[in-house]
Amino acid sequence: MHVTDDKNTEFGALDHIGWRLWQAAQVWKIRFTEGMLAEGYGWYAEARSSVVPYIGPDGIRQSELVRRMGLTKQAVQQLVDDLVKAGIVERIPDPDDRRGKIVRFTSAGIAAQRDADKIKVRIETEMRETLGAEDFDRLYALLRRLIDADESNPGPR
Amino acid sequence: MHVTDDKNTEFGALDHIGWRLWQAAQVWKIRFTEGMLAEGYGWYAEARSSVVPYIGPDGIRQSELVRRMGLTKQAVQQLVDDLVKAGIVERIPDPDDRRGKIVRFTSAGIAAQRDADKIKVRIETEMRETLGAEDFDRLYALLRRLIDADESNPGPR
DNA sequence: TCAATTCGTCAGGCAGCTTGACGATATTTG
DNA sequence: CAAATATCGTCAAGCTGCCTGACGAATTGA
Repeated sequence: MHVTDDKNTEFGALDHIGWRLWQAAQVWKIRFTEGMLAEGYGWYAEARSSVVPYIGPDGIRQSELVRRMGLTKQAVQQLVDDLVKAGIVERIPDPDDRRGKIVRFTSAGIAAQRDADKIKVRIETEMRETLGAEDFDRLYALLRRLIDADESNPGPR
Repeated sequence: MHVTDDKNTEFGALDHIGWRLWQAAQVWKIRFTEGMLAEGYGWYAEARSSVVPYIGPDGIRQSELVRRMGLTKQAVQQLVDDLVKAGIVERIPDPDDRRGKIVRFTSAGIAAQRDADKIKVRIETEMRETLGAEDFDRLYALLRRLIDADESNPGPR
């Protein structure tokens, strides 16, 4: 599928830039999940973990989560419900808007987040060794350019 | 999260190699889906489309699909069922093994595949223009290296 | 030859989203 | 200021995409 390939006419070839991007993303994801599992964070393999990266140190309004994650408010509701049950986050009233709730980490959640960050750094270090520092930085920058060049991306729902 | 960043200590930072890989893969996927939609292949947005890339011009054994896709045979069964209903593929008996079925494209499926390939080439061309030919080839090669360096990846179920 | 394995199929279940409807609060408008 | 409208979170129900379990038919191995 690669336009510079000889086999450009090959039927439904399973190698092209999209496939490689997807596979590389999978490699990262699998390693991260394994890492979290090894640290005893089994829940991180499940859907509710998708909320976690969006919660900063000061917490986040639930409606803001909805906007950034691109899910319905009901889906976010359920994900946050699960995290609350698991003791990772808690909902507190928004002092500025009595309709709203702020979702923020519990102390257990903060600990999990720190461990997650360590694993991310470890994976990045491994990949940096695999490619060499120079090539890793190239890859990192090229991905950014590809993402930024996309018009449809930057606007959350 | 990028280990060379100044803000390496930032809490749960939402930018690291895994995030960029995922985002870039998303950019590709969204463009491809939009492209197929514009060509009238709405069904390609659904799960059953995940089977399609694995079906070559000669068809493929259903059990082989199971191995390569990493899903259960029941899941593959359902996906193929949907494609059969949609008239994209058909199941014919495997002449070499009377237990088996070969999944192959109908003429409608072949047409869809050709159109899909055109869109893939178009997206790749766009990305090549975005990055410049040289950098695109670098990215393409770097992704390959990252994927191949992964041990857990190459073995299908 | 007959036990174990593989292949496709039918049935049922669960997770992760969806749409719909609703009370409580905020915001906009006449 | 009052009333209409929009937003926020919640409850309920449904759909899709995968899963596990069980089975008959065909193949393979001892």
